[in-house]
Amino acid sequence: MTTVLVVDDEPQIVRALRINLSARGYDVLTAYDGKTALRVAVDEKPDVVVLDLGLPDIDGVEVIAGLRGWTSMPIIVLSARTESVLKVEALDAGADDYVTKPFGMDELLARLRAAVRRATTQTVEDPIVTTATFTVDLAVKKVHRDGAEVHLTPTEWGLLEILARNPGRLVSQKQLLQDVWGPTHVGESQYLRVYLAQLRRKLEADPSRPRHLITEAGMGYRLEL
Amino acid sequence: MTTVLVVDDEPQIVRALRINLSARGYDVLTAYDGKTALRVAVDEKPDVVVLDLGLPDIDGVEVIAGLRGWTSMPIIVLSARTESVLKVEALDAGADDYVTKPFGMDELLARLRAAVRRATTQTVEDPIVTTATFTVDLAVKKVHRDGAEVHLTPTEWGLLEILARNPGRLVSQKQLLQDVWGPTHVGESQYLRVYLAQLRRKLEADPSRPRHLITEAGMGYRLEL
DNA sequence: GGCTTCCTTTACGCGTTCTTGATGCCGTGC
DNA sequence: GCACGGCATCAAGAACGCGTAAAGGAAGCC
Repeated sequence: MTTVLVVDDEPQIVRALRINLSARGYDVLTAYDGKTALRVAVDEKPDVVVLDLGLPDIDGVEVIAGLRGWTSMPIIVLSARTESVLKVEALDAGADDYVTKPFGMDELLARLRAAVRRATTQTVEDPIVTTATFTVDLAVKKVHRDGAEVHLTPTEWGLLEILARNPGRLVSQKQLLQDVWGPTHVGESQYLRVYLAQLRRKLEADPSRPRHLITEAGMGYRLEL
Repeated sequence: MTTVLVVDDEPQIVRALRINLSARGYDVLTAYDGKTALRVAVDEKPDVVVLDLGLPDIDGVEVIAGLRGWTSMPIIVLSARTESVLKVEALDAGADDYVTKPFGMDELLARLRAAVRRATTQTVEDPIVTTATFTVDLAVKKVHRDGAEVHLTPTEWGLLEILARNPGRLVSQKQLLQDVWGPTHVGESQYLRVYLAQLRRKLEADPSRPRHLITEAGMGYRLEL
């Protein structure tokens, strides 16, 4: 059975979700603030979290960070229409999907099913990402170029791993900084420039004209295959 | 069968809509004031609401707020030409579209169909939005036109993303400004003109006669598919 | 202790992007 | 017909973000 943790401070929303989810065979846990949510998540290990961003005690984004510190369980964010900046932050922080309040129950259920499906099938994924110039083996944490292994420092690997786990996708500076250097270093985009330059020097055929480690000015970076 | 709730205090308009909608196979509910409308909406859960802004008892915008508190059903606003401030407020409050009185029945029916279609297909959530001229991939943050990738600046992408996440739907200037430039820049509609012009130059076949990035004077913008 | 490796930090040049003001157009209302 | 508000377009300076190099410093290893 699938267990869902619902985190929201509005009782009527929690009630509505509990009724609908129970009726569809989910186990439902609830929490009305961030601290409780984090504790329940640790104790009960739900399969998926539905999280309202506007909590009374902790910022919703921090709750996501707190969860992402030890788990990759899917997180679906609920947010009001006007908080779109927050939504971006939430996704950067590691949320899987978001639903704008007010939401249709059908939509939420569909996204819930999709999130659970993704989480359960993800393990099968191919752990080797290949480009025309180099290959990244995510399972063994090794990079090869022209048959030879390329030595990367821990930080270099951390960056490349995130990009390789999102092949073709634009990854925001914030997410990269947060995942590699931690939440306190968000804003130090200079780090990214230095390390991307190093990665290019090691991996690109022509580092000054990168074909795979692409910069999207003002937004982030992308691993183009 | 699709159920439509018609809210208007002018009997002849209600009658005309009832006849036309019934003839096309819709179930029609009616209300002549805001309180009744809210009660009927709760009891009958229509699939879409057609709402006149000038009601005898409650302000139309408050009716929208009352609905949006618990449902995301589409709301199409009817309003007289002179109430343009109200119309913008209505969109910001969560209306999906508007039709100016006096209106053609064909136009209303078309918008009704579009609203219902959006509401029912929304759950599938295709991350790629396609028009006749270009495609927007929301997952990887890329735009293609005639097979080639089009480079967008962060601000251009921010605008296009919001429009693409509300395909076919009118997005108010206020919402665009708030989401892209932040709450302090609401009112700087000049930014919108400059950047919409840039987007059109990059994406429209004939930028001076846009087919997809549509201006709704005084209201906002719409991405027409 | 001395060495290497890696991380952090500063500085600078350069291209891109944003902002801002000016101008002309079009539709609406008077 | 005219004034007005909202819109489209253009242009130019300012501000910003990026890449690169290089030096100082911390941590680990022999």
